Amino acid sequence: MTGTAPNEPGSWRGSEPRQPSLTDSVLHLIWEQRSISRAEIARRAGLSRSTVSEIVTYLLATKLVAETGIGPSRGGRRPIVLEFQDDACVILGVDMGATHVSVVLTDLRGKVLAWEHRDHPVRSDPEGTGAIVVDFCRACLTTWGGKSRRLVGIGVAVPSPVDPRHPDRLSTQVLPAWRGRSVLDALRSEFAVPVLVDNDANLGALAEHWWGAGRGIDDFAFIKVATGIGSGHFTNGRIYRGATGVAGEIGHLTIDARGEACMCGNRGCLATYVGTAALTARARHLLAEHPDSRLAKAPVTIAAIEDAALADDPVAMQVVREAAEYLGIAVAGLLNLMNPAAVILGGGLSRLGERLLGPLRETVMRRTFVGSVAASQIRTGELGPRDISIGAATLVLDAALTDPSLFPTVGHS
Amino acid sequence: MTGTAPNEPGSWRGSEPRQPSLTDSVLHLIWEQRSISRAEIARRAGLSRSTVSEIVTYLLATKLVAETGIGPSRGGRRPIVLEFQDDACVILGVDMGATHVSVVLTDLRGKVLAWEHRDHPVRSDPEGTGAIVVDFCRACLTTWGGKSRRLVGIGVAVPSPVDPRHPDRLSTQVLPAWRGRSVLDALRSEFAVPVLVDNDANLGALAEHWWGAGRGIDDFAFIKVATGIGSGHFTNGRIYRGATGVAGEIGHLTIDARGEACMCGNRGCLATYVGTAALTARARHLLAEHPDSRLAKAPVTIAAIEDAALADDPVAMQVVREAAEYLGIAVAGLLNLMNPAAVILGGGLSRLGERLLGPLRETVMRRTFVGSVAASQIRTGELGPRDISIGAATLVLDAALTDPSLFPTVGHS
DNA sequence: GCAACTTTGTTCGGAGATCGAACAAAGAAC
DNA sequence: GTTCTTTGTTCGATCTCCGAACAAAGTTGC
Repeated sequence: MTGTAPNEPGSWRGSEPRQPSLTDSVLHLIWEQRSISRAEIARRAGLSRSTVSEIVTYLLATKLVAETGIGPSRGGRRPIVLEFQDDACVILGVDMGATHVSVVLTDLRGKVLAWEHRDHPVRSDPEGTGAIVVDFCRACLTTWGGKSRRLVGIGVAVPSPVDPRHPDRLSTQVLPAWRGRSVLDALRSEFAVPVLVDNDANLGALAEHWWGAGRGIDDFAFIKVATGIGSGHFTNGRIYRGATGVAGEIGHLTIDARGEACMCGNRGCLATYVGTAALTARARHLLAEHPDSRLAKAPVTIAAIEDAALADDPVAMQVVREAAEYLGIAVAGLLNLMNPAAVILGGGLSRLGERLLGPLRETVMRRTFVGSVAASQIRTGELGPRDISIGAATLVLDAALTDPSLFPTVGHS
Repeated sequence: MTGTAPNEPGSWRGSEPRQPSLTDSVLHLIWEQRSISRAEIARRAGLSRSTVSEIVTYLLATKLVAETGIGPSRGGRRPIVLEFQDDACVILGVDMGATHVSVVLTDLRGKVLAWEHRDHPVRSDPEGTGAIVVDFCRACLTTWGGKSRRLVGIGVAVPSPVDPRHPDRLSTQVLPAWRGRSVLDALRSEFAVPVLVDNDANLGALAEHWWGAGRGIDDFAFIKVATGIGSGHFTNGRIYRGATGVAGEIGHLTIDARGEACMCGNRGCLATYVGTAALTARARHLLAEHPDSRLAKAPVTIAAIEDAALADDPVAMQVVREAAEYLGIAVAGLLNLMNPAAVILGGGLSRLGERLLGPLRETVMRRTFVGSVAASQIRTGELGPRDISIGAATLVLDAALTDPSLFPTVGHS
């Protein structure tokens, strides 16, 4: 979003004491390698040792990088080891789901330092949600105990499309009660740091790309199966938002043109088969014929279905298999259309692991053009229920590593 | 593909007498504006007049740009008008369709200077196809009559996915007879110029982006409805190829999970409803009940159906309406998933214009999440049957404007 | 018609970024 | 130990691009 334009050296001069163009790539490299010498940076970045030396001198002053020792010799003088200081700063990540709020505080390596979570009717209560979010942010900072000076920024995940051109304006189609309200401004004025927003599925994809199952993969999709179904897409190593930020509505892909009507206006959408409502309804229907199932012993919630499936309950497993079949049809369409290198599943249902992936892969393999190749790359996410909030924090980290002037340590002693 | 890496000045030194980084952006600007003064370039590109002056001096030497007169005053000295020389060089564009070969010769503005076309069983006859392609290329150059020294390169469109990492290796899944054979090498050795390849639908999208209905639109899809159905996608102003170059198989998007089996292994693919074979079969079926239709008077080909529909024949129009309905389901899925700003239709069926677009828009509107907004942006292409071959030539133009050293005039007198 | 201001395009010196060569420090290899 | 490597720094040299100054050519107002 911010990104330094290549032909605008003026935007740096004055605000930054050192090199514009290469500082960020060197910082990125140190971050990636965790521990690396100047000479090694020169080799990897294709720079001269003299240039690297100059840039590193600057980075040491920002405290984001430190000399931490002497490395092994490669046949000559032993190198000074530089290490990225993961704990130099912290970032807040806010996940406003449809029915919950979570906030994490992470370091610069995505490590969770504090976590707050509560179920809350976010959709219908903007006021209350705003208060909870600010509270949780304060609570996380308190738990951590460090100086809030070292907060880089706040990332916010919202369960609605976000138009890149007006990131503060939430979709009134998905969240009518939120019209005109902004949690973002409250956060900005309370903490006086940059606040960045994006769609929750996009941020799930971002989190998996940086820390999870999407590492090193530049083109992949993240599908979040929860209350609804949404997807976030990485193309060319970056979040793909589409023309108006509403890319990724995989939940409304047609599965059966003559299927049931969906709230979106279409018929036979994936969401009508695999959403929480559809799965619980299907389970109840099946229970009529199988009253002996362990599922019958308690209210049929989506969590209960997941738990029962993990215990290999036949009814729950049938629900899951059917869901995987429908999901597979949509994933097959996704593969044919966008050709991602991987599809990563998140959301509650991904807890089921191979119980879900097995039948899913089978369906996809049967239904894709170049089936076998692509099907091996369907996996679950690795970050669990905090994936979205971690992704929100990562949004800020990404921006700051690209434009180091965002780090609060830069320019302060 | 080639693209000059920003931090590699060494790659230019020696080969090029002038500025690396900015030369191409200035050349691009002059190309876009057609006619522009040095001072105006400085303003638009955010450069100083001195820098622009230096770069223009170099560009004048390449003969790609010329001073063509004096422009109107803006309150001071009148500017010298610079114009891009569209006819400085030529480019060959080859379209190898499933059942035809066409070759165009264009200038640097996409103007067609010569055209050759013949139906041919490309899939099954690589040898013959190769000979025809080389023949057509020679014929186009002869018709044009200029010096072949001024040929920049040859773009080739193939009816199969192209892996960006191995562009010369055609998919053996789609074109088994082509295993190991390469028209590309023949072209390279015959004409001694760069030969670039891409998928036909991608190049249709490229052509529409540069010259047609996709001008100024950075995120859109081009759908080619011909023997089969394929799509090419622009994201962030560039062709999107996916992880392995097979993005855009919209023809195998599921329309009905319980539909007929398709050759790809899936059931109820769009291709089973809207391909040439499906449409002619459907027309024949309807003719049994309407023997009086004008369609019954000749063999039922796809061209005959199109012609009849253009004459408002009821049977043909019913076939078209049904096709639009199916196509609409797939397009709705495409919109939900990728959120393009426009969908552009190419291929034979696009001849029908509003007869196809009307029912298509209606279906899409009914079946999308953010329907009304997106639906207005469904149009037909503007380039007609030569779109793909023009796109192939444009692939070379694009590369050369990005890296001007590809122009043969650069470095020659 | 003329003075004052504008715009264009060129020239030239300078600032900044980056490199290469040279060097000292520190270690490896024989 | 002597010789060869590698590391990190310093110091000019080079390249790119900008800004200031200037001449040429116009416009505007009186």
